[in-house]
Amino acid sequence: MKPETDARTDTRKKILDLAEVLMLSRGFNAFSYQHISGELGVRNAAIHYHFPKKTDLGVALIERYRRRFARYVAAQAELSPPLQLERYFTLADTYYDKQQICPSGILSAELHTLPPEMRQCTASFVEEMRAWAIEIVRRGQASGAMRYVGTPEGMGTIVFAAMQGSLQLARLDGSALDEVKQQIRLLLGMTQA
Amino acid sequence: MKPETDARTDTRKKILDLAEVLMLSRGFNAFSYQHISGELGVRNAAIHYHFPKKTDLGVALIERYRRRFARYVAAQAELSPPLQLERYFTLADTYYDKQQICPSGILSAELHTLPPEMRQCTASFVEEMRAWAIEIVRRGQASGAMRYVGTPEGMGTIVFAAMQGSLQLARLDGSALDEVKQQIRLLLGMTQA
DNA sequence: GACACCTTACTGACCAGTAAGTAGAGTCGC
DNA sequence: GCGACTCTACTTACTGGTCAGTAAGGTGTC
Repeated sequence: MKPETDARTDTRKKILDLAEVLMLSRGFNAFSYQHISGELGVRNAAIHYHFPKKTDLGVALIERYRRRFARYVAAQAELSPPLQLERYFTLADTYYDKQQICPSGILSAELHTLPPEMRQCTASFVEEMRAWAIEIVRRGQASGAMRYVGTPEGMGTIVFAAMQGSLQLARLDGSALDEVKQQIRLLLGMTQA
Repeated sequence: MKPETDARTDTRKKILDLAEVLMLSRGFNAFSYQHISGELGVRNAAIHYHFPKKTDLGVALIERYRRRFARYVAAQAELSPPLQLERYFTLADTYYDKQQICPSGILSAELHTLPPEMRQCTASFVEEMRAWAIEIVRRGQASGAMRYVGTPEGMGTIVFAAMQGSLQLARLDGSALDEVKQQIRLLLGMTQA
């Protein structure tokens, strides 16, 4: 065992986990180090030890998201495009159940108030997610499992944008998310309407 | 002339106008009375005179939006559905040019940090916008100018969600908005692809 | 004794909100 | 046609709370 490494990793990870929940439900600007330290049973300065500036915490949060997302994409690379899309839908349901929105949604909404370092990696993160959505519908079209008008770029982008938007709308009207998911299936020719 | 009424209306309106710009670019939580009073050349307490609590300002902002939206809808009720949709696209372009996002986007993203009174009228506002999007595609389908799979509810909701999402994404990648607009036209059968 | 991982104790900035006072313009009695 | 009153639309001056961030010290482990 490596207790000191474990302790470091442990507290650091707990901070990130709590910050993530807070960011996805309240936004980056609307949570403070107090929210985290209070929940964690440590002092405010303990958070500053691991993440000197709040910007550092924000960047770490996004970078962790990017790594997680890359693993997520790689892990189900061999799945069929329609199945990948359904997994994406399930992920959105998970956010909805926790009354959260997706990271790209909150980050792009708050963009103008974020420190430059965070804007930078947000841009990379969002670009990766959009590229992934495009790739799904491109492969879906190539395999014949999906049929739609327009380009994979157009269709992938609208799927991504609609999912981000509907997750936000679902906070006000729970039916929005299901409605959009079903409509996407129809637009991709994945069901017999 | 009624000078006293003019003065009242004038400052009050200027406050609302500035608050609107600030909310659509930074979010409701990320602007302060200082931002407004500084720009306006008055003291902080002057804003509090017109809007005692920030919540009052927020509610007034949303209610004004609802009235404006109702007029907007009424004013172009006789236009053809495809033309109404194009007007909607133009409106989105206006937001994009100003580096803003749509009110429903910022309000639903920040929802959990908003005072209850604001959540209430946000819900009404978003419901009205969504209903309007549904109505456009419903009438478009009925007139034969739009053809699509699924229900008007599904299609209207996805159009609304996708526009909201793409306006946010467009802050990071300017092509997202145009891509989504074009894809919506295709999905509604409004162009010959 | 060096280092990781905290603590206590603090600073200065900003925030919404309030209380009390004031300038000016309109109104009314006379 | 002039003083007294009133109301609107502010001002100055302040409070208490929250915020990110820092400095210096302590404690346990290798």
